[in-house]
Amino acid sequence: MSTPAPTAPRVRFCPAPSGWLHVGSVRAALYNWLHARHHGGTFVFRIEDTDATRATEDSMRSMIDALKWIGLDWDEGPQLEADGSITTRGDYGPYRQSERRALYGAVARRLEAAGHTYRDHRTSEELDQWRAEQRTGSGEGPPVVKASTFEHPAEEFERLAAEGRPASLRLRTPEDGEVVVTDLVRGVVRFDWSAISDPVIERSDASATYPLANSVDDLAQGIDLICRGEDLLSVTPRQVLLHELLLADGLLDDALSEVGLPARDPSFGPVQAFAHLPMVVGMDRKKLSKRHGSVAIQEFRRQGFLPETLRNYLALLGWAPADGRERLTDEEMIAEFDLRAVGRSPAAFDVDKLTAFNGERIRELDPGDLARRLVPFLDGTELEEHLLHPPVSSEQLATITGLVPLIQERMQRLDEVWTYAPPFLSAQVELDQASVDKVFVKAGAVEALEAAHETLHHCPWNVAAIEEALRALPEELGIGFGKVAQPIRVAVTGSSVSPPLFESLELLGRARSLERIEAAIPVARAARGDG
RNA sequence: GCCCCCGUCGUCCAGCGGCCUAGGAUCCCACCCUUUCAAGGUGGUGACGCCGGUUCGAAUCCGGUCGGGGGUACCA
Repeated sequence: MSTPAPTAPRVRFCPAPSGWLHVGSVRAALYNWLHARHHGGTFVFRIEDTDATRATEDSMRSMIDALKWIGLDWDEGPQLEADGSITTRGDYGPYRQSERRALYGAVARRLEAAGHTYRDHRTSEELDQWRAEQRTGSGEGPPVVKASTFEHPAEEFERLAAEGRPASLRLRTPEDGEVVVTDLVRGVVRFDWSAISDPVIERSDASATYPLANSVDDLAQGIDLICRGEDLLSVTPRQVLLHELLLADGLLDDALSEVGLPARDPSFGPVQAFAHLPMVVGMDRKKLSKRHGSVAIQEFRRQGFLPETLRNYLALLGWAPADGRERLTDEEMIAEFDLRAVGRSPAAFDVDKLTAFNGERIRELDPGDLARRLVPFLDGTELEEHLLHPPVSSEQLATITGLVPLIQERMQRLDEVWTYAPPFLSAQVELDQASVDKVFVKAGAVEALEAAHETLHHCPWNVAAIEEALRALPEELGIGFGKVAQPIRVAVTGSSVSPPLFESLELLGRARSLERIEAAIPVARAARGDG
């Protein structure tokens, strides 16, 4: 990566490490990446594992691996090395929130000392009950937490504290007035403070919550454009407030130096802009979830979708270049991407369209490249079921390479190699019963197999010669070519659906072809009923 | 309930007051090609949620209405 220009944007992608990278998150990551690359900026990858109990090392590794697979390279953040170890790149780390707890604490203490917060001794049960009352109407109004009504009176506070009851820390938000959020995709959005609750910024166990940790890190790491899903739009006002507080009087800078974390670069300013992306929804218009099928990027990988297809398709979920083209290379997307051109309405994830895109991209692949990409789907790397064992022999690779021209234009996903490859990679064919019942019972099937066995015995073994030999058969037998080709197809590939016949025979080799045709003759007789 | 967002073919996008009898992609259908399946080619079905207003003229601007979504956590 070249050195970023002074005005180059710093953007970030900061998922919670669940282990599964949701396609909606990937879309957000992609837009950040495109924006960074378009402007020659910096793309930061941060892991938001404030809830450290749920964030295992494995889930983190899985996230990093998935992001790497999808092809979005990041400039700062954790890196997964070839040997499996996790290292870090970037000057403003750590990039895992679990390693920045001291910072959040230092910030919280300063916020508290400055009077921007108050303690809440209520238990979650009490809060739930209060909210339920507010909602059902027996309370005073909507369930909005404000210091004016929520802060414990001095006496009560002392009593609860004396009881040793733990307390969370809430941020005071203005009682009224308006906050204006300027958003690159939504324009100006106005909120009334009176409808916004005072958020808990520190749990009663003193750990930081998302609003605090996220705001602190965005500023500490010089993020100047926050681009994320629309589900976080309503949470923006309190973040804007926190940003102001953090920057005022060098509060954040002091905290940073207190805990010995890297100081903010002099060029780091406030967050300049927000961009809230429309949701990615299912075909039923509901937030995309497991109910809709695959949602984890890792699953798409296993199904044989190409990372470049996903990048292209996901980019189109809410955005299109000025001329409306759909098939785009990374270079084209980077050159033309513009957050201001992002649409505002939710986009439904359409697997059919993704699949069509994927088929097209597979067809564009260099055959050798496709062969290499197919190997992990056959040797147990991507799929549990496998035909080959890890050190794939050069002979096996040659077969796969020979197979590619026969199957490339009929695949939409890499895992479909399973519908074509087995007959070519195994010694035996398994005859598909439905195909046998459909094809072998037809008049002339046995004769066609016998004649084919005879003629293929002598002809030179190349596509042209094989075709010439077999093309002579229909006239000889007095039937159509289809009646000749289908039985042979079933005999050698096991199925009535296969790659082109002559090419298949050539790839299979004379010995295996003759062997399979010969073995099929009795089966055909039996199917016909004169076994 | 309250707050916020959104509303063009089934789906993704184009459309920024006249070029729109609304265009492309995907899906679906038909035909062509064809040794199966594909691929490819050609053609077709299919949408401006609704009501008012502004205007000579509205998918495009405004208001309302209806519908959908998100949030309303000591999750992120």
